[in-house]
Amino acid sequence: MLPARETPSPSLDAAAEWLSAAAEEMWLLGRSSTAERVADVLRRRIIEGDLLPGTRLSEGRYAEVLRVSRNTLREAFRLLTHEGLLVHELHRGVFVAELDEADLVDLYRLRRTIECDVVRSLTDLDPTRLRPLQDEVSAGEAAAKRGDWVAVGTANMRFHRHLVGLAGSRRIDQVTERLLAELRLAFHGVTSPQRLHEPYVKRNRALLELLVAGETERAAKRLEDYLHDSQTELLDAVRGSHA
Amino acid sequence: MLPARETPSPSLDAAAEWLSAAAEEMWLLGRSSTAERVADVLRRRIIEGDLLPGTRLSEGRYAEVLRVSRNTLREAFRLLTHEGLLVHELHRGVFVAELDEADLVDLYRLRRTIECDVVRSLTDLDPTRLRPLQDEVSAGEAAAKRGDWVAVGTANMRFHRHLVGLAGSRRIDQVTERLLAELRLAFHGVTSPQRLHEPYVKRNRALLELLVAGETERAAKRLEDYLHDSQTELLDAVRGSHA
DNA sequence: GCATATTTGTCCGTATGTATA
DNA sequence: CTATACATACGGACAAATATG
Repeated sequence: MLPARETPSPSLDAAAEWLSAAAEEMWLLGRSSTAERVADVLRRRIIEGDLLPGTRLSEGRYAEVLRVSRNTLREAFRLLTHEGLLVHELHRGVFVAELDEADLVDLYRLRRTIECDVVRSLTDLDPTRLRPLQDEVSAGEAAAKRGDWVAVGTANMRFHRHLVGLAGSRRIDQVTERLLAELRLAFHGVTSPQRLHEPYVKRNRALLELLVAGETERAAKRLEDYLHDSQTELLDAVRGSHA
Repeated sequence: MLPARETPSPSLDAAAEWLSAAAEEMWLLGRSSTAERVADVLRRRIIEGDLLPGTRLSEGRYAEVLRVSRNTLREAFRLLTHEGLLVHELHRGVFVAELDEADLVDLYRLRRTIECDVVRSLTDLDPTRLRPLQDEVSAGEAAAKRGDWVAVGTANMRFHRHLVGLAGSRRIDQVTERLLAELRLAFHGVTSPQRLHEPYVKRNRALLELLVAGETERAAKRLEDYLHDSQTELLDAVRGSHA
């Protein structure tokens, strides 16, 4: 994990806009604790790229804009830190996490392990349960047709989330959720989302057809290659955007 | 996850003893934040069985005994809740987690996925790196010889931790750490730790020898059976202790 | 290298809402 | 149903560490 040295933060002022909106949204929704709701708001904004990696989140300012006490905000920070979306540096504050190449390799390593194993376990699967996957593949194809590559990326994410969901394991879902959230961190700042996401519209469709046919072993092998390719292309993309 | 209805808590008063000891230990050690240190102390005590599943942890009392503010304690609670060792019920407080049978099945599912995949990946392994595994196997054998079954269980845990550590993946280590901590929760209250742990002294040795011989595929298969057996025996054990 | 301003880390007191005897 | 206990959340305070000039 990179140390997050400086604060780019042109976004801090820009952030104030959606934050005040989010602050109201927060109070309307939700029956959970305030800290959880604050964490939800921040998580979404980080995932959607409103808060870029490396940005520092000042306790004072954010407590003020979100209209919660610093203590409550700190609890939310802890949650997100534990999820890997924020990094906490003692006496310096919290920053949106920046993933280096080693992180990406590590992340894909665990992702391959889990996703491929889930696919291999899908023998005797009720085809009805593939419905959500069908929908996401279609959504991805539609988004690609209109050139909305961010939407393609989102559909792709959701495809994989539903895929591992077929295992019916709470802990696997949780770990995957975290991995995908971290992954989105790496997507922001990539110059060409098209190059990154477009190839996988077709590959998701192919994977899905293997699952429909019940060819779990071939699907698993295919998925392994898929994820290897995805990793190398993402590494290329982030290398490109740094240069 | 079971809802943790009542508070057995004969341990709350008994807890006060080691807690005050832990409070001092806490201030001596550590350069991290207070919340982290509090979490460390509580985590260890939960894992070592001083705080049994279902026990309620009162904010007021624990803040007093550990001599930290309730805010700091709450931050520690959030961390442990996120790790699955505590469960948080809104407006009721936090309790040491109780795992039901579905949790154990779920837990072993992910555990098999990760450990077997790590073993399969250990081709071209420098045999030197198996040294820590050797040590834990020996420690387990020694503990078995003197009938210390808790120590056998501990050595067993450490064996598996070192095993997945060979993958060199931070995220895999983290997930495994969490899984093993949750697993220990289930061990407490089992009537016969011997029946639970003894069989795996030999099986760890056998597994290790396959790894030394570089037979990763056979080792992975063997480990899969191993973990299946471990799961069923643990389920039997907890069923036995509930009846 | 030093002095100052800012921010984090931690604690306390308190008010409100929720659950339980 | 009332009363009590407790969790939740807030705001203010101060020390300690860090960043800034």
